[in-house]
Amino acid sequence: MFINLDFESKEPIYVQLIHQIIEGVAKKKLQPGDALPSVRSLAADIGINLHTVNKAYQQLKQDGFILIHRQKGVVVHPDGIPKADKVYKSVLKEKLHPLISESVCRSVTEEEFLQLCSQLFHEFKEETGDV
Amino acid sequence: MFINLDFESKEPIYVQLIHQIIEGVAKKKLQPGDALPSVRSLAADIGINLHTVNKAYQQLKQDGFILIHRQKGVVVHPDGIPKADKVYKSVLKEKLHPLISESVCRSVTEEEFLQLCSQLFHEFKEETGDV
Amino acid sequence: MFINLDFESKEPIYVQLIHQIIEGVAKKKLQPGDALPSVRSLAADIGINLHTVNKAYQQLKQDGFILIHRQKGVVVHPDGIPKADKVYKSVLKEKLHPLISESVCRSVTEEEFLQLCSQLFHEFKEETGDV
Amino acid sequence: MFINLDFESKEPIYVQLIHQIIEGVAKKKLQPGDALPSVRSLAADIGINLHTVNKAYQQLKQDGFILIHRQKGVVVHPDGIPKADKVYKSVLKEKLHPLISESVCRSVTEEEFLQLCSQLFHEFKEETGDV
DNA sequence: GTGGTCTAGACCACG
DNA sequence: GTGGTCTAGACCACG
Repeated sequence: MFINLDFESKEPIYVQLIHQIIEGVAKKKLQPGDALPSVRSLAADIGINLHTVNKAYQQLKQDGFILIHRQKGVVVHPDGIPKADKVYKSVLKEKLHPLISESVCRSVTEEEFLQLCSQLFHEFKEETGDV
Repeated sequence: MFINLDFESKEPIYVQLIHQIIEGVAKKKLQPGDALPSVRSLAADIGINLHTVNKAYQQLKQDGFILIHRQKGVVVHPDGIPKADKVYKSVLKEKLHPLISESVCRSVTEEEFLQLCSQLFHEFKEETGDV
Repeated sequence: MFINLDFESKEPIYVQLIHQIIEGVAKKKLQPGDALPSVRSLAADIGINLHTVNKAYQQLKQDGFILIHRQKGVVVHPDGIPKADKVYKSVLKEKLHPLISESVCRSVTEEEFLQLCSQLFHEFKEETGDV
Repeated sequence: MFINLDFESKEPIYVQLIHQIIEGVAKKKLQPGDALPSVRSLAADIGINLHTVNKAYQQLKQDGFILIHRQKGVVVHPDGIPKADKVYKSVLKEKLHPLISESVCRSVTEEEFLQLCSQLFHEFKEETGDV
């Protein structure tokens, strides 16, 4: 796997794991239906606790990113990731709010901010070949 | 004050406080040099512990938003908020990354995302009359 | 641990703790990567409140002396302590200034003063075997 | 007066005042027998509390820097400042200890440190013409 | 009155 | 078990 964790970060490990896997999906390293390692093997691989992997997987399942079959194991959701709904967009807005608030204080212009976002979007497109 | 906390939220109270004060600065409800309530009075006002307020104030001081002045008490930094530097922008990028990553997965287009950001920027401009 | 606090001193306990740990590093009793006791166990050991230990640890982390690691717990920074930069030297100068100022008033000669410093340096070298 | 205070500093104002006056003596801007402003006038001059000036003066008197006559007012001690005794030197050593300790950690060499001290000494000599 | 420091005690998220 | 957060309450130095 391509998982890269920072054990010194304030961000909990399970959250980092979730982010990394979502990033894998965004970059199409992980496609719908693709298998993910079992809780046990991923934990062993990265050298973290079973609970931690499990917590990340449960959250990803909850959010519609993965399916956990008793037997087939863990797979990226075969139907694709659920499209953004109103709830997602409102949560997204809530998360963006403090970032934009502080940026305004620090004299980051709207143009700069949008360009930064745009740049991040393009990084995904490049990796997926969707340019 | 205009502080509005959500005690049910997972976001720690001191973090919410920080966000609210930064928002106040962004919306120019708080201007450079303006006085902020003392640790004690704000704590009493909101009905939280003074240590919690103190933690928020210490962080804001660290980040250059406020000064804790021997005589004047706590004030919004009279020289204005430090402009975004490389460190800030790189942290900002790190925070935006997972948001954009998940948005890509959920088929939020770049245009939609930028528009959402733009809309948030305009909310600040409207409130400050900087339109 | 080798921590030795003076509860009668005007110096806050958390500051004393910081000094003691830095001294431990200077004397190489604590080496990069070495584990430090947890907040709780150190507090219990010394017989002080865990918040006091925590305050010291947070400061030491801030200053690059220690890492608070998700898995390993608290350790002396494995990459070694950050070398003195301009900021450190200017702060050091500010701290030395009043000491030298008063010494000048009290007719301590430059030679005496330097010798005193030199002696203190040698105490560290002796303990570390770096003579 | 040449007093220069930093109200944002963590250093209490009365301590800053003490340092400034001692510095004045070290630089011979203030000579034995010279008059100092009254508590009241100095406080008014700098714009600080009477108590604060008084506290600084009491400490300076205690340390042998000044005399406080009921009628003649405040003067730099006419007999000159008491020479450093064992107590002073031991306190000085205690204050230098953590500075050197941290410097050792941060790879400041003995030579660099001594040179910094030397430089500070020379700043006093230059100002007094004692070069 | 104000911030700084310290304590005792509690709950929770994380691993 | 560990650090993070929060509370209630207390004393002190400072101004």
